[in-house]
Amino acid sequence: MKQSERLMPLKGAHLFSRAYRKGRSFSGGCMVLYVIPGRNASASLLGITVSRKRGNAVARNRVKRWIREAYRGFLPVLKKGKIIVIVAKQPAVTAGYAVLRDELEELLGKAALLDAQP
RNA sequence: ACACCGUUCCGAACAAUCGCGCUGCGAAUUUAUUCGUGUGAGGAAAGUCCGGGCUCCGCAGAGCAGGAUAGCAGAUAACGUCUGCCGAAGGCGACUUCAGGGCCAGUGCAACAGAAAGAAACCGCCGCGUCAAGCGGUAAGGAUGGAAAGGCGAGGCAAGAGCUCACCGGCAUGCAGGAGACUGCAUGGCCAUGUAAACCCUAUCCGGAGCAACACCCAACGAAGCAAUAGCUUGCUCGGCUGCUUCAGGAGUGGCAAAGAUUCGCAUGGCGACAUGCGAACAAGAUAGAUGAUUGUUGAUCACAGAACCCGGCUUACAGGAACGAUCAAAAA
RNA sequence: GCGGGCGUAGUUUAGUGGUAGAAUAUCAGCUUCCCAAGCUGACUGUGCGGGUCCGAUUCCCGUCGCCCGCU
Repeated sequence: MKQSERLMPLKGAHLFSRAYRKGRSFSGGCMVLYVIPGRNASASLLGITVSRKRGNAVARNRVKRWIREAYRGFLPVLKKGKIIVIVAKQPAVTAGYAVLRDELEELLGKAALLDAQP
């Protein structure tokens, strides 16, 4: 598998805070999307934030898995070289996978991160 | 049967496709990755309430202070845990619950009410006196209170009172039983309340910090302040140690993942917790943090909930289900 | 993950085991031509669940929530 098709996690608190400060944001009902240009042009990095106020450890992990799974589905058509941070909002805990996937598609479209189908 | 009590266990299952963490083995090559195979959260992983292992500071040596525990005996690495027994309370019962040592070592507190709260005369009763007042005796009765001078009955007395006696309760002494808590019996003077989850006393235990501990490697090898009248070592004192503190810089590896107070089975010892012996089994080890998506079938719309150095407990949360043992009542015998 | 601290009126806070107090806010009245200020009065309570005690904000235990520090 090529590097561009793997899910690259975002590391480092400074990158998160830069995304919050300088990134362009797109908000939906269940999540908020932040985007800034990244250093690595061959892949995009994904960071997911779920606050402790959203629920216990099990609920937070479930939301992160749903978002990661939905993001993985869009990897082949995603633009490279971006840093993307997704912050989950309270409705995401009870929304379910299908709702989150549809909303992620809408937000990625708004942010112009989707390439045309090859 | 229903119900109730105790102990133990499970806590959605299976298959297919795509995807994720780790790693033993095999293969491939671009020597770092890929492919195949294997494996991948809990009974509470939680709260962090106790106890240990482990690590460092140090040599914790002495005294004081402080903290914890509290029937007895045992189990254990240790414990505030567990087991058995004793006592008290609850239940028809199986059984359950209990911080369950000491206020005749001392000190304190007991608001309001009440005459009086650790020692007592307001009303009443009796005697003297008498127009009345007053003086003395008295805790049986009234009233207050959570608690009122051991309880209750009889004798006794001017009226009364453990003043005397029977029974019950409590205390002390003696004897007997028991490993002990304690139990039983006898005798004694009749015995001044409650509160130690108030201070305290008695007995036992406790050096401090915690894997963000700590070790190694790379980079840096700086700046400022204090400096024996200082700093560290536990709160203090003695004693001990020798630089100390702050700022800047701060990447990675180990610790840390398969093996130990482990789990299961059998045997022996013990009422039991548990111990000993033999045999077998055991790869979660992440580091922004791995278990998800889709489809099908079955019960059913699926509880509480996610490892972060590791164990033993406790406590709290929890849809529902299973096994074994025991109890009461009815019926039958 | 580890170590500490705190929960009292709507808000900010007092409170040796004995009726829980103050400021402010809110409401009503007085004052004023009206408003503000001032004066008077009312209203509102110990995070939750047990235990000890005659009696608990206080003492003890367990929970829930919030805050702080340590790479």
